[in-house]
Amino acid sequence: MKPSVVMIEPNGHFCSDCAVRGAAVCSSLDAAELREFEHLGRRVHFDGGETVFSEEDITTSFYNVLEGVMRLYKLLPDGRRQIVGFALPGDFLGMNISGRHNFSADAIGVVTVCQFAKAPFGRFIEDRPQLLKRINELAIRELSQARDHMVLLGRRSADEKVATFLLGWRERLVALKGLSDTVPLPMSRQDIADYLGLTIETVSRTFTKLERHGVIEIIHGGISLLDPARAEALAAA
Amino acid sequence: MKPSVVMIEPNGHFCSDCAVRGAAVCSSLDAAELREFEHLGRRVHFDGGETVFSEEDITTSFYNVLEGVMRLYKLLPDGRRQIVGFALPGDFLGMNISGRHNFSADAIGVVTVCQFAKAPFGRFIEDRPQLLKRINELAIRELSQARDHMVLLGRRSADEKVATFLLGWRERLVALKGLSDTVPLPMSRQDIADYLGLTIETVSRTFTKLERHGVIEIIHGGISLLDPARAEALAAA
DNA sequence: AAAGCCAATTGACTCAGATCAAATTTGAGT
DNA sequence: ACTCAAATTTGATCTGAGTCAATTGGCTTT
Repeated sequence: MKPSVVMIEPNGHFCSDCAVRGAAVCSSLDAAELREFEHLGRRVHFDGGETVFSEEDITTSFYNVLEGVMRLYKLLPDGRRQIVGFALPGDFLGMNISGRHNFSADAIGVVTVCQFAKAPFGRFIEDRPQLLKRINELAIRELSQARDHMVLLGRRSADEKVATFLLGWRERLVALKGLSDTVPLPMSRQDIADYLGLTIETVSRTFTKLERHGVIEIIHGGISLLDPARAEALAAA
Repeated sequence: MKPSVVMIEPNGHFCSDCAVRGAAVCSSLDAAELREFEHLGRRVHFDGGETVFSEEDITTSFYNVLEGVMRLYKLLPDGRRQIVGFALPGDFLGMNISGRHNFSADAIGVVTVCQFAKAPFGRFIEDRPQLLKRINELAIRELSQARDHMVLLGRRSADEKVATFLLGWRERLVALKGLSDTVPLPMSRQDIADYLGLTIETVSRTFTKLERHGVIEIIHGGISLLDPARAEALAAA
């Protein structure tokens, strides 16, 4: 949204003490490779609402999310928006065939990424099939998630969509931060609506309904999952 | 659907005279590699309606479509179906992380595939980063298409969905067989509905409406695109 | 603490697309 | 050509989610 004011940490970044080391692309590299890799990426910070890249932009960098949440979305000419995913720490962004990012990415709250210039990264990958394999794995995993989301968008009711989203989001946070029934939702209701192919009003009403039925409690900045079993039942339908 | 009666050509297959050579995964291999590759795959035929693999199946093979059209779909427990894509010659199927196909694949009409057992294919790929790179490209291209389809499913009207589908399908056939305003539609109306997140009735009505407005003509086994420009306008909206 | 602002909720009403129900067309088998 | 089953089209009606319009609630600013 607003002009990107980016702070670049001049040098104080080390893969060895990186939060996502092990989960991200770099998990495929050994200690020696990692030391070389370190020089390719630089940590960059974004504030909430800032756009990291836009769909029509020529791809000049790849990004490894280290911290925070991003919304990934596409816009129709008339302004309708579809959020195609939320990126969390460990996610790798920027791979494409066309030479352009085919979706836009905004920071939701403060975000730190590890940014790689395209050309050097491409050269580095050239003689490291392990890294390519890792990137391929990430792409295939995302493809599978994308297909699941198509099912949700095309064939599920509003109630099912919201329940499925809450469970899926919780699942991702569990994998990242461990189990908790308190589920922070850093994205807005509008973001959730645009992710689920609904309107903001329908999302709000569905949240209220789930709360009335004792499935969730709406808390500040998120929800508390009171009855996971019932939520699962709603999601499966 | 019906039990799979599969005919395996004992030996008469050569990559060098393969229809999709150049477009498919094998385009990344040189002549020598191709000769070795030849022994890994075997051509298998399926009749219309036969299931090539199911979503819950453990993946034991990869498939390279040589001829015909397949529907790729996921089912909800209650039987609702979402078609996540149609596979055409040159498409490569079976890559996944979970060890299972995460969607099912049926032949629509007669289909020929080049089938590779998972383990030997995996071994072959191991020392051929070019092939891995090619597979990665295909995955990334599919991911981009999947995101486009999410936009369609989540944010487009029935009219836009149908117009977008017809143009996109034509585009794929053009790339495969050259330009023509006659667009064969081997899949049923139900397939189209399940691909677009609509009902069969809505698809049928929309076809009729497009014909009334002179945008298309409904012909046997397909449509004729009378007014591509108007179709584009409807699709963009 | 009052004012202003934006996000979220709630309510009333509408409508695009679903559902239910026949026709009608198509195709395969005899 | 004739029969039966399946696919498609068409019509009538219904409804889940959208639209439009206030309110409410939380923050920030003054």
